[in-house]
Amino acid sequence: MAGLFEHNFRHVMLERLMHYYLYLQKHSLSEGEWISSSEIAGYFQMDDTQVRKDLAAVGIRGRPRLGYRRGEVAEQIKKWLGIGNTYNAVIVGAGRLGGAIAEYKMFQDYGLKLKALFDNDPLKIGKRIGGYPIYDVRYLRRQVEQMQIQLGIITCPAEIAQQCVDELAAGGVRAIWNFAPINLNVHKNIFLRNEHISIGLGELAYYMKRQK
Amino acid sequence: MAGLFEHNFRHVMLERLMHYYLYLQKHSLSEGEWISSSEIAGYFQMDDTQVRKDLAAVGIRGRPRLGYRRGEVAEQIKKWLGIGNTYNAVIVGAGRLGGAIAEYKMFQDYGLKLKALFDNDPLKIGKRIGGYPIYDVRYLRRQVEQMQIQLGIITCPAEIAQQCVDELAAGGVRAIWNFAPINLNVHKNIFLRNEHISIGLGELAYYMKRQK
DNA sequence: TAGATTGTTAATCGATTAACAATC
DNA sequence: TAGATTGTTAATCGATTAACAATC
Repeated sequence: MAGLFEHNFRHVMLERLMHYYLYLQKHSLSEGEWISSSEIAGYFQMDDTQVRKDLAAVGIRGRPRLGYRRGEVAEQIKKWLGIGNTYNAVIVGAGRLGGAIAEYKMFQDYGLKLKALFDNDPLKIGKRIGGYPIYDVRYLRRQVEQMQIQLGIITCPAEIAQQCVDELAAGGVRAIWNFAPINLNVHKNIFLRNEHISIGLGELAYYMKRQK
Repeated sequence: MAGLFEHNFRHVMLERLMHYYLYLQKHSLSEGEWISSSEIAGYFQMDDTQVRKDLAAVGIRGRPRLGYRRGEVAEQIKKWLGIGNTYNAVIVGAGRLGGAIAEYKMFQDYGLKLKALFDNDPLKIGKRIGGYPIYDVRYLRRQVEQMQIQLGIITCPAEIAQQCVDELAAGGVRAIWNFAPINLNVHKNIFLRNEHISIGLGELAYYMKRQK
């Protein structure tokens, strides 16, 4: 199995590592220097062997009797995930969703440097959201090339999403982060991550039905 | 393993079923009456046995030589997921993200009936977004009770998310759909679905680093 | 009929968990 | 030292895939 349903080892492990990282960020300074695998596992209601395996995979060594150094764990995960590295991004679609994403403060922490938004609405073009300029989507490809954009974030209507993605790809992006409710086709050397809200709706419908 | 990392059978299967459903919705009328498991599998680059198992689990029977009836597959998945059923929802946080969600047209199709948004900003309270009223978050619990809300959608800042969730729970919601970047605690008979954007950021960072 | 596709059992594969020696 | 926790191997579990008889 491949393609859309990548619940593979790598994907799931990255997710776990991110959660450990966020956990340590939040509960780091107040507590002591050491943290055990069972403490992390307890927080997430998971098996402690799993935590040790994940940490070992990232190259973190613990000490029997004590556990792992909090700072080292956070630092090493950060390094391994590449969270320190920066890359340029643009948002295609300056609607509410695009604006919401543009305002996310977390981006800087994860190396994402937003450069601009794009839209086809003359009323929006030339204005700013969260300090970032809104450009005409007609010049998307050229601007992507010039600004050396590596990531394109899709928040435009589904109907025009594919053609925007094609422009982004032609402009040289290496990854697409898709928030439009549509399956996009990209060349296989471009990384595509979908945030399909309708999948969430399906799951919610299912649980709503079950709950008495 | 439980809790946050539910990549269990049910969860993954629901996701697959939703994708089949969306696929059929989109490619249904133009094509013929019958569709084979290998056709669906081909589209998603997955194994055809998997498709047959999923459809069998939902109670759909195919016919050798022909395949499955398109309409029957869509109808049965819809029924099994409970997509026809309606339930009431509110959005807590009338910012850009809350507004973006309020404007999603798809909601009606999935039975989600949005009743209102809530905020603590006096400038927003009393106004409307996408036709839905914005109420004072101070009356969240009471309104949730009165309007018989079953789902609370969290789009407020992470700092106040937990207390909003507690109010929603006290008001009687049965599920929380969380878009705030924080781990929420809910009683275990309330269904919680997270859309953690920071997990996506971590994965993007990882792939950005790897790609040459 | 011949052939294509389902439905289902069996085999494989890989992830999760258990067990336990090593170690500080 | 005694005891707690890591690191790792082995066992289990379950999901995915292969095989193939049933069937229209």
